[in-house]
Order: sequence, then structure tokens, then C-alpha cells
Amino acid sequence: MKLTHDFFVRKDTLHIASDLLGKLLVVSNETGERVSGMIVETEAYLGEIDKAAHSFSGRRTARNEITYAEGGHVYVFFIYGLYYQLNFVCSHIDDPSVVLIRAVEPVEGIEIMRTRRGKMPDKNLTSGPGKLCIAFGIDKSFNGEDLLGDRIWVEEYKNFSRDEIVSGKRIGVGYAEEFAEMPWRFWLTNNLFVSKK
DNA sequence: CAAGTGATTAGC
DNA sequence: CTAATCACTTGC
Repeated sequence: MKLTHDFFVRKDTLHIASDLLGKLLVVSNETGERVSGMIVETEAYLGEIDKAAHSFSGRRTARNEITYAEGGHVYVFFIYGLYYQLNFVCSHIDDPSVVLIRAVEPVEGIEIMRTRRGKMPDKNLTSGPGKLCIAFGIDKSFNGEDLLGDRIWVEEYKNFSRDEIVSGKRIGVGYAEEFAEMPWRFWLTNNLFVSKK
């Protein structure tokens, strides 16, 4: 079952980030084949109040414009001259909160992922935000897509109990002062595809 | 462990 | 216009 806008329009982006664990990320490729993976690691970026967020204190640019839209849209940006990062826009219109998808566990279309990632042990296929975008074929053309469309969406898949979910500091946001310490990264315990222990 | 990579942005 | 920066990955 596809998740609807209600799931993403909720105000509490931290809950959205932890609720996404165990859900299935699905991308329909050029030929209509499904490539999918179970979400095992996420990070929340709380829009205007969060020094680590692109939209901190209302910064609004061509790049992050979509994060001000209503929850349920896709925000993709390019980083380090090499990689894309996949985010889901959350909350209501004009609240630029997002959830970054940091890692998934491959489910469908593993052969396609292997081809796209090159010769790589399977556990490295999707175990990081840049890696999973390569494996799923996600690029800038996905920016602004609606998660109720037929190109990319999220489905119910597995449920995990509270004690199988851990939270901690986010990765790569050391510049964000007090917000660098916030435990806004969520992952599943004992999952091989989580990017960092 | 460190270099690489180029779009994006903020700062003149 | 120009320079600095960066939600990372890979191969030394």
C-alpha cells in the first residue's frame, strides 16, 4: 500500500523520520520495472530552526524551493561534485522540514543495482545516501516529484518495534553548532546496510 | 586516511 | 563576477 500525503503532511518531522524505517522505497525505471529497498536509516532536518538545514532561518533559493511545498514531494540535490541525495519534503506548506534517506536494504531489482554500482560487494550497493541514489538511478530530474505519482513512492512493508530503532547524532553536520548534537538520525539495530555504526 | 568533484551560494 | 563550501565515496 502506497503511503499517502497524510503520512508526510504531519507536523512532527522527527516522527516521520522514525516511522519511515521499515517502509519500502520504490522507483519505477524507464521500462516500468520496479527497483525497491527497505528504508533502514534516515535523518530529519527541521527547516527554519535547524542550522544544519538548507532552509535555516528562512533561506529560500532555487535549489531548496521545493522544500517549502506541502509534504509528500521529493527534494534531490547534488553534493561534493559527485553525488545526489534523496529527501522527502514533510509537514505543511511553507514549513521546509525534510527527511533525508541515508540507507536502504535492496529488495527488488538487485541486478539493476549491481549494474549501476559497478563491481561492488552487495552490502555496499545502497549503504549510504549517495550510493542509494546511484543504485536507484535517482538524479536531479526527480527533484519536485510527487510521492503519489508513478515514478517514485513509498509503500508499507515491515513494522519494527521501538526497541529495534535507535537514534543518534547526524552525519557530516559538524558546522551546525548546537544542532550538530541533536539526535535526529534514526536507524534499525543490527541492519547490515546502515551506513555507520 | 585524504583527494576529488562541480553545482550552488554568498559575498564582494 | 569570483571564491569557498559541501546531508560523500573510494581507493591509496
